[in-house]
Amino acid sequence: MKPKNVSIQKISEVTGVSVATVSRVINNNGRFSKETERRVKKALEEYHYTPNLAARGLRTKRIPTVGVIVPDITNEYFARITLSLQERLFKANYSTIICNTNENAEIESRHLEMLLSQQVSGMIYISGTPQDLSRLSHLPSVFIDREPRLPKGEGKYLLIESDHYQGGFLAGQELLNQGCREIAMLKYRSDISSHNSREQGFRKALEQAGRSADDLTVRIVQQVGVEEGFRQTQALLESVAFDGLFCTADALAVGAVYALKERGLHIPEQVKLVGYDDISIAQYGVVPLTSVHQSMEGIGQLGADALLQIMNGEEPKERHLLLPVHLIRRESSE
Amino acid sequence: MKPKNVSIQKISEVTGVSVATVSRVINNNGRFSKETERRVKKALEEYHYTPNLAARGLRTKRIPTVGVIVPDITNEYFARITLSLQERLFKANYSTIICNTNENAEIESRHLEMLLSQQVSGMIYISGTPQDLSRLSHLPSVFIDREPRLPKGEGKYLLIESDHYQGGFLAGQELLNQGCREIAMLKYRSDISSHNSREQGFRKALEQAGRSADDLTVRIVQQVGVEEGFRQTQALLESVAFDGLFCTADALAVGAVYALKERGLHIPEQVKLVGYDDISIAQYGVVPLTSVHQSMEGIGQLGADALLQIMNGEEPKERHLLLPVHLIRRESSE
DNA sequence: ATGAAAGCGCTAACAA
DNA sequence: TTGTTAGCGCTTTCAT
Repeated sequence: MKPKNVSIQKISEVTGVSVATVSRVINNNGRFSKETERRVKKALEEYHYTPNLAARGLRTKRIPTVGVIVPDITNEYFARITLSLQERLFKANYSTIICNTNENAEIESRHLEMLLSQQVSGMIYISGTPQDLSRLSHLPSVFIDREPRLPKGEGKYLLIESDHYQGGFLAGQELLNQGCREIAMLKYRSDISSHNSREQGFRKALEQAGRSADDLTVRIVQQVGVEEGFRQTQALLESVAFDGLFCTADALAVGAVYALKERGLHIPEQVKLVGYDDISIAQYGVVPLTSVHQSMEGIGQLGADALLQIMNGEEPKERHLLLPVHLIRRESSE
Repeated sequence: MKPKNVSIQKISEVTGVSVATVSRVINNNGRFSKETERRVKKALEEYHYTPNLAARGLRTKRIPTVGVIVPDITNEYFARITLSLQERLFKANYSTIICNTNENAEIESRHLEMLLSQQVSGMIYISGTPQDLSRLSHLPSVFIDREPRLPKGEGKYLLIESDHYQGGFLAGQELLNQGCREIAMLKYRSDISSHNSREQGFRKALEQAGRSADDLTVRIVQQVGVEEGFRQTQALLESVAFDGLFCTADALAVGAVYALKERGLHIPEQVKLVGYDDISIAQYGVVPLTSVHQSMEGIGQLGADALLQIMNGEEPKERHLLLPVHLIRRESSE
């Protein structure tokens, strides 16, 4: 039933040349006559030859596949980075195995195991769960958003992230410029460097404006999602009054909008709101959201390029890339 | 530098048993003494043995990997189906190679080539570009949303889709029930069965209500996106007047909202709007959208289960699954 | 219960 | 320019 795949062997038979020569033609290395080349190529075509990457990989210890670990492909931010990565890598003839961890360390670990078993030749970690990654210390790796825990100095890896500190700073400035007095913040988890930096930058802005650090109420949330943003903003409203709110992710800000509305608070008249990421919901949501824009495509491209570079054995110029961000001002803050 | 992966060979050496036995222990087949088992397992652990799937696959002609072809992972509808698929398959110990085609037949073709080279043991096509797929006629495959073009009767494949006809019908009923007189429609491409069925169902509803089929203005759009929906609705407004609009995708409907607003038309008082898919933008957008809800998780799970079944050589009970849909009524139509 | 050995499809010496 | 051959890591007869 299943017409077994034609192998190099078969091609060798029908053309009368050795498998080695066939291989040479396929890989276009070594030398061979125009005539053989023609014959072999014709047979390749005719018999629908498809190289067996497993076999090739076994031999060369290199398969043109990279693994991508991502917490939530359903989140537009990650989806767009991932897409951009995959497009770039595909152009360089690499396949991409995308693994969704749902922020779960055990799942992540199993995914990693699998990728290692597949002998992938590189890895991209998009904001992976902080954990010991020594297992991949010898694999070309690119980390996005979060610093890995790797044995010092070991491994060829690289960190790419937006300038979250600056992003937080811009968000802070905006709320202050718009005249907010009492400021609160919804922040995703406390163990994630990107969100921490946003907080730091935000605080810096307050500080520069002469506000005391104690004045800022920060509420930590454990999930990024509209529902969560809604609930946590409700909780925030119970405990403090504020006229400015910074959410470290847009989805949270959207939830906040509903909580504020429910409370009868007008945006931006009574409360001004700034989100982060500038995904489409920020633009098209109930209240157009002021947000810190990150270039997801930029991150993806840089990430892919960097990985290709280290997989090629080149030394990357920079071990740590920081991409600029900017604030998009919309209705929610002005 | 790169600590070469320990192989079964290495384990054989350090334990003093043959590679065959090590293999047996790993795969827990054949017989071996408790004692050897213990020794081998200990060594496996100690040396961080990671099986080489390429080698195994070469031998067994089966690798635990499936390919997924998807047009746009950035679209929440596809992202959620894909995620659900990947979770289910992962539980069954399969990895997933996700390939984004951007609705481009050539890219799709290259992806397919790659997946075939990788010797994947199954394929999932989410709404792939209509094209000749005979190359994978012998590979266990599941198609979602669109009927493949395969040589008749050949291949073990299966089609899973929502009941788009019914969805279109519900949308039509809703607009009629809400009293719309002049109805228009924005439809994604004319060569895609799922969107065609939506139109058919929609027309059926109009017909049942005694409307003439000629009364419906349908505008075809070539892309799903807010921008596109905006532009095409503008164009629609130029040519006809309507008080009811059905968009075959939510993103288009969101665009429509802006075009209508710009024109000074109120939703739902002057124009009622129904979208399709019920993705989160429908819920959280400027105007909460009435939309036809599809169970993306359901599709994903059924798809994964079906594929696992055929990969196991079982005959699926049904070759064509039709999932129920329902209408979620929100502000845009009432 | 265990070992020896063949072979999956391919590439890379090494020969010719 | 081309062929022969070893071997990548693994599973699977076939012996023992």
